Amino acid sequence: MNISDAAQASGLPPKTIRYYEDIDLVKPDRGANGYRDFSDVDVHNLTFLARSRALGFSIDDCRKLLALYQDKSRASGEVKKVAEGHLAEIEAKIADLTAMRDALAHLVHCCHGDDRPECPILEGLGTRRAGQM
Amino acid sequence: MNISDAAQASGLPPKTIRYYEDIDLVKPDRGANGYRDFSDVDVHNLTFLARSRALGFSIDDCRKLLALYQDKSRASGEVKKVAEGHLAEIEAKIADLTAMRDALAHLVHCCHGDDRPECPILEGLGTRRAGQM
DNA sequence: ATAGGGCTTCCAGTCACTGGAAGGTCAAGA
DNA sequence: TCTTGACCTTCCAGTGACTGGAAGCCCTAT
Repeated sequence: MNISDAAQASGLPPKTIRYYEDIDLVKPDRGANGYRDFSDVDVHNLTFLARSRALGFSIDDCRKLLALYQDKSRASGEVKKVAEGHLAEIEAKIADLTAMRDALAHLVHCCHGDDRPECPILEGLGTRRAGQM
Repeated sequence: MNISDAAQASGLPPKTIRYYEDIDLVKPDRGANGYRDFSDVDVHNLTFLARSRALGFSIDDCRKLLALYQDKSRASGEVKKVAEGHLAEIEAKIADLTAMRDALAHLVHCCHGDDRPECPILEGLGTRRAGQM
């Protein structure tokens, strides 16, 4: 299977697949013409990677997860540890963004947004307060 | 004022302040010895930048906001437009992360996480389903 | 005089791609 | 058979917003 078919099947762009080969996440065969030749297993692994990335796992985590995926004698506790760590990061990011959103929404709410120069948003940015930041 | 004092006062690391000068966000004077010499206005602008960044505005947005901040005849509508655009981005990011969290939390919840190899997390990543992704 | 800390510049690295250039390969149609 | 256009290849550079580190100048205190 050529790269564009593998891309189609996995949902990853060809560029990304080449990059993943570059960093040794996948190792497709090569045809006599030098073209990459993806097996079903390769495509399956790419799909696994696509989904892991879609859940926000770092490439490093993906590497670990893929190794665990291929190790039929893994301990599921290992997997859960990686996933829980990532889950905590996501929760933290959501908390950060929510605080940002609240502060910003407050500023936006206070600004009438017309042709006059008075602007609580700029005042808030220039003089503290307006939430905790 | 030397750079480390400006850093102290603004809350930005010296490296970041140099970077901001590099990309023309601030233009501190120079002393005879070549050292940067930050005026109160410079420090004030750096503080403005630190707060804008803390609210997640991109450097590009910060540049616009800083220009509006310095333009005493701006229309507050301009500012509000930038802020609302950014607010929408934050909301979108929160929505993405929340969907990720829910899908991942579901997988984590299903995994007993012990020494056995059976792992719903890996199965979920390998075979679709498990939320929508 | 020297030791230390702070200042300067410049280069490289981060993360995970992404765009683009230059060139080889393949299948279909004239 | 030739050509066209869509593939494929590699390699290099750029993204955003810093950050680390090296090499070297400057200032103050002892």
